[in-house]
Amino acid sequence: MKLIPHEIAAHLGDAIRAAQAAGDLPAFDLPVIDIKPPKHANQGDYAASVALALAKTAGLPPLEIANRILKHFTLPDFIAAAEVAPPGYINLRLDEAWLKTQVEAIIAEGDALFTLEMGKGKRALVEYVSANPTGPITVGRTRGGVIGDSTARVLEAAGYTVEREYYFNNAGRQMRNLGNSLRLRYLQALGREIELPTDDSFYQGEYLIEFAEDLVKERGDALANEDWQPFKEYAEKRMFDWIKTSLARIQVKHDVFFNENSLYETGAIWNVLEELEQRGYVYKAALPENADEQTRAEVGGKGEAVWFRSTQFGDTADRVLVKSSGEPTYTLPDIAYHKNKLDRGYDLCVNCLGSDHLVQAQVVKYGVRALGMDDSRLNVILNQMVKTVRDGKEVRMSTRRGVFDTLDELIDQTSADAVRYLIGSRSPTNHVLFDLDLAVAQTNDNPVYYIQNAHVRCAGIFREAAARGVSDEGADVSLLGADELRFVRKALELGEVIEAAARTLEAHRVAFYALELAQTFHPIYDSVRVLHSEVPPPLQGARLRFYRAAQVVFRRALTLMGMNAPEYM
RNA sequence: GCUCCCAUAGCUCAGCGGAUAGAGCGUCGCCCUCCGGAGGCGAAGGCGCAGGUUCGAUUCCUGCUGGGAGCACCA
Repeated sequence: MKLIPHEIAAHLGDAIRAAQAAGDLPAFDLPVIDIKPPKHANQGDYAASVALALAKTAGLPPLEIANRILKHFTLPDFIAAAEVAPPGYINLRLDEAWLKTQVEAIIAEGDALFTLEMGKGKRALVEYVSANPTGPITVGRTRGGVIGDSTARVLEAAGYTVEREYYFNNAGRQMRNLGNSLRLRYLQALGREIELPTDDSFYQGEYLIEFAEDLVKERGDALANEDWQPFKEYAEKRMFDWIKTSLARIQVKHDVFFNENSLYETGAIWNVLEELEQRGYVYKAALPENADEQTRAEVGGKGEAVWFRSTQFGDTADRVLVKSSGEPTYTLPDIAYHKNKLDRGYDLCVNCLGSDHLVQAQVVKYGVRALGMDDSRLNVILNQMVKTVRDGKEVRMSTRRGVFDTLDELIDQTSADAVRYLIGSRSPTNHVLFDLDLAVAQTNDNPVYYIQNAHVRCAGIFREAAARGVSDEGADVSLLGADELRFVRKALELGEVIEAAARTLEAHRVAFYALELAQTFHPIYDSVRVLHSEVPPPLQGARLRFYRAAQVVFRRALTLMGMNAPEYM
């Protein structure tokens, strides 16, 4: 289906060139012509402010420019009228006969409605969640998952071939601590008196008690004399199963689980280090070479480390790549990982991170640039924190201390769809205040019901129509009225929303569109009856056809948000 | 102290340099009860402050105020 604003912009561009050729407008380069729905319905369906923008370059009043453009504007078949409005807008009205044909077009596209050309033949990689398997998915992590998955869905709709990736680290101290913690719980489960550490090295989460009991059931006391390693392996497996299961509940999935360790095994990190060294971005020293006295004092002397000269790219400080112990920091494999991503040839890479990873994300970009690669293909969506509030008070989250709000808990108290919508409809740059009390209360504070109910209402009509033997087969959509067309106009905006969401990587736009679509729908549902006794059969068929199209649009919008399109509620 | 994010209606939030700044909830009033009332219609109510750029600023820039996050040889 066509993206109406693009089509209009092309036609207006032609008109401007024609006006220039005829001498009605002076010569100038064609500007970007922005077409958007006006704020008020009586101003038409789409509006162009191009004449206002051209006033200076053309040296004419905007109103005059608009008139001269329209003089050379031939109406395409889908436009019924174009008129000039002060102070210089060009307002366009869609053709009603054409709009009616779009009902059939929408039904024909079905679940692929508004799959765009913009990403055709392009590959995108979206990375999200990427939590190490040390604990269940928290509400905070959920946000990146929702943003990442929604972004992936939007990019798919925009025509991209999308891969979803999860980057994880199953080595390192935290995993060893996890293994040790499980080992202690295991010994407890065997009935031994165990003194539990009180410091951060011990994971207090109750799930480890459960894991330990299961382990006793499976293996008895066979592991009683083992060190942390088998426990770490067991905990990791259980944790990943749990994480995947939790995410699957809100329809968040991954295609690839990328193990950081593979970058060590293939030697990729050392190749990167060597490359950086050859390019002169690396030095060995006890202290960063270009830091002020205060920083140098803070860093202290722990022996010779390998530094990345990231200040050359505008960083506030150079970063350690290899510790004085000879062990790489997280930064080195992270740079290697993103080099790996770019080497895989994606046209677009998107990384969804919490805002606490801002500095790290920047350093990675500097690293990629230092390798001589184009970092513009790396896009980072930083999301602000989710603050969970209960009883009007903030609930603190800390995986290691065992105090946390898990995604599971949140879903159990609300619903998967509510979690998807409430988190997915927020702009990532804003904090989310997730009120657990409000989410528990199933009132219509929650727009998810309002949107899904539109789909349910459509489904309800078809159930009733089937029972009464009414069909939309061979319906004459030309019988549809102004109310129905108001909805069709709104439905056709979906393509523009997908385009904008994909271009700006702002998937939450879909959520607001879906709400607007529902707001357009419900009043129409109220007045446009199908099976009412006073509705003549031909009109019944046409209206039924209309609701079939409406259902397609709602299902498409809901699916784009990773939500269910229920038949009943 | 430095870096980044945010500030829009009583509350939670949209708003891609353009016309009269939107929605949900809450409040107040009204309607509908033969396809599911988690419904429909209407009202009151707002761009933190001060400059600047622009024909035009909620949007871009600077400063201020007030929130939040990050500033490891952790990951």
